[in-house]
Amino acid sequence: MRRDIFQAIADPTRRAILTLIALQAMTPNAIAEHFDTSRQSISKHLRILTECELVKQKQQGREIYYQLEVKKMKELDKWLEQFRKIWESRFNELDKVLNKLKTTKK
Amino acid sequence: MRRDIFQAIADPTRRAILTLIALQAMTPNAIAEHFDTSRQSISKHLRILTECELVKQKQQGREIYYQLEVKKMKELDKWLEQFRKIWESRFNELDKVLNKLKTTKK
DNA sequence: TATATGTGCAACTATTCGGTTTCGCAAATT
DNA sequence: AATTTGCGAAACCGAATAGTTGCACATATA
Repeated sequence: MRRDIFQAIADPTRRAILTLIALQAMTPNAIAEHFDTSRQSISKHLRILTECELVKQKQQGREIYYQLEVKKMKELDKWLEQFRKIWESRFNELDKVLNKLKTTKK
Repeated sequence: MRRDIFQAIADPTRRAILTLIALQAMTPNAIAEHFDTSRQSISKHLRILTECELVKQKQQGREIYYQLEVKKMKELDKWLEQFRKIWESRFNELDKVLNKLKTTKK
């Protein structure tokens, strides 16, 4: 059972859950109300998100609040960094071209 | 057949391919040499990456060079932005606490 | 204590996914 | 012209995935 953030965010429902609870923690039932699927399937998604630590639980009586774990999101950001370097350098290339055009105009 | 960047980068082999060709375009055969799998399976991965435009082809005789399409990577960055806002604001919260501690010390 | 509520878990199913094998085709090489 | 090389596409297979249904269990509420 592969369980990493990349596989976790591959599912559109899970991405929507993450967005939903980003600003405030919510219970499974409350989350399920926002979707056209059963509470159990949401529960399954939450388990997957919990397993890869994108989300953490906070028990409160018999209710369980799920909240975003931003820390793990940073891993995704970290992976993106290698490509960000590239698109930034390509932007610089464009910058050079523009500068060249400017100086040629003079 | 769902085919978006999130599903595309969910597979570790595809992520490795992206990293591999990030700096220079490569042919399927050259790419396959870096992996413990058949050329055909790499070809399949490349098709998926091409379909969601994370990669583009450049025919050169009978060889096809695959190169990274940075533009699509930015979509991922864009999706991350909503969470980046959160972790930046939480960092600021921590900042406030640290400042408070500092002033209390005095 | 009996019932309702909030939740997770296991079993089952249809679908998707990643890999292999086989094939076809066009461009290079002999 | 015959062969080799580089490649994609289709058929097939086992494993994984997302969903449903049914159940168990603990915490609230009557």
